[in-house]
Amino acid sequence: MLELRLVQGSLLKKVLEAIKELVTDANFDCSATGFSLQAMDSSHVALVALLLRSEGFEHYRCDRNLSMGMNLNNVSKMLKCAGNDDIITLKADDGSDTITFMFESPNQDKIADFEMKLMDIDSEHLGIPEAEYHAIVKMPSTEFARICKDLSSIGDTVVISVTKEGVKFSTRGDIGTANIVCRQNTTVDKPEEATIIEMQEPVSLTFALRYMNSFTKATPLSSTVTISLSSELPVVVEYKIADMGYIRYYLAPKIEDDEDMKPE
Amino acid sequence: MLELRLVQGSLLKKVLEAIKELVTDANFDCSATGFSLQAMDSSHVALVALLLRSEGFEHYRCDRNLSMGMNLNNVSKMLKCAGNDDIITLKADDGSDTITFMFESPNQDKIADFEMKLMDIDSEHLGIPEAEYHAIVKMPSTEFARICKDLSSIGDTVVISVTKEGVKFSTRGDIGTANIVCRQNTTVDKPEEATIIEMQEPVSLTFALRYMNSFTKATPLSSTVTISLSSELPVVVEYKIADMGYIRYYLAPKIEDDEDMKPE
DNA sequence: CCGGATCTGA
DNA sequence: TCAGATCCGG
Repeated sequence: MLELRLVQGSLLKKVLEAIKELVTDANFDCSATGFSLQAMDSSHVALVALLLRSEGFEHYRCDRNLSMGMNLNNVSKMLKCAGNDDIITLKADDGSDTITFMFESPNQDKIADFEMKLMDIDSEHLGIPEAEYHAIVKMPSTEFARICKDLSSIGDTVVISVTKEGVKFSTRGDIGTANIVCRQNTTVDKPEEATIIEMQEPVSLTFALRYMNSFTKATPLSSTVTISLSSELPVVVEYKIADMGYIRYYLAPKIEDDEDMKPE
Repeated sequence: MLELRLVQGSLLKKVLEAIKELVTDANFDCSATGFSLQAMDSSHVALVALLLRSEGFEHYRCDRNLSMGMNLNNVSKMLKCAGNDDIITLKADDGSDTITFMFESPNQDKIADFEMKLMDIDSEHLGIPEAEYHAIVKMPSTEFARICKDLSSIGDTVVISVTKEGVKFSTRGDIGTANIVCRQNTTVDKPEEATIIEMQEPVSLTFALRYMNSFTKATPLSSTVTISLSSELPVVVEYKIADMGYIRYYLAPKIEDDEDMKPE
């Protein structure tokens, strides 16, 4: 028996918007710890990891570990039927091959339940080792999204270079080149507007902007984003989900770090 | 060495939106006087002339005259990467075949530079003679834009007729005819809402609405537009750019002035 | 001036 | 059906 009640239902709606562009089918894993997902994108290049801790739910009951395969587009369709301030409850009976989404309007006038068939999905749950990162950049999530969007109108890849002074996003394309430098800045009105750089050593890595732009679909979940970089390691782009957990995206750097090595 | 600093960067963004639909490639000319452009549209029917006087820039340095050929779509792409309240600086070294756009966010936290290759463009710089016009109509730019848009859903050409009483915009198409008369009106709350007609003699000329609608892309640059008409002369549609200059569009009238002579 | 929502074109 | 542009509200 599974029963998860989430008062802030809009959060689950945003989570699905943040994942579904990247992943079509995935297993949601439910345990006493929380509600989580780990999946590769359809081209097996990027990885997304979601955690919603049990403490973040108003009510959390999970009698035994469950792995529930779902088509994320279908989940998203169901969740679009929930109002932004609806309370969402997920229910599944043990051994059932369906999951039920229940939506309660704030004034309890409307109660909807949507039942969806589960599917069998080969899960390839990778252990993600905790790593030490050469540089960790924390910045406003909207600013990061804007930069990725802007750069993708010039080129296909972004070089992210971190020094003590700031973080530089660069690209190069047919029509020219672009460099955007964000300086470390902690003297802001609100903490979520700060750009903070924790750096052990300088790092410069290249990534496909296409994936970065998919990651920024999580922007509505958090006002800040954390980008963790190490040579030879996948970058981690993390959006914290208040009081509940996080959504993390992993993407391996392109080998051809050197701009001059670009073909064409 | 060229270095132009424009605090109100959004102005340059608007200028490009106002030109790029009409002109794909053009030379920007830079001299001590200012930053200017003159180009025919791609079908060589309309002419657009831009002037941004040097005094309008916060910093203006132009050591020697430069003519810089650019693809306006690419320029527009770059400028879209600037925030609306960014400070924009254009830089070019003498003899360089590139131009650099620099964008500074208001708080200086984000500094971006975009480098673009220049191109060689045959410039056909026409001297535009100052002319006396039979009629000059000044009206709110939004109203003119609305009229052109509305009429183009009925017909392909507009007849602009000016008398002392007002200006009439007429069209005719398969589904019917339309006439919009704007009366001279100076008794308004704000001067930019006035419709003012200076007329030496009545005039009635026909123009292709397709071009008129392109001209109205400059509407965000000015709250008023000035339309100068003379028989046998191209109309001038001018949008003043506050403190800096103007953007002017020239379009020859259609010969078949007479509505009844329309073919089809 | 920015963010959200809506509407429309591809 | 999705992404872009525009309009409106904070």
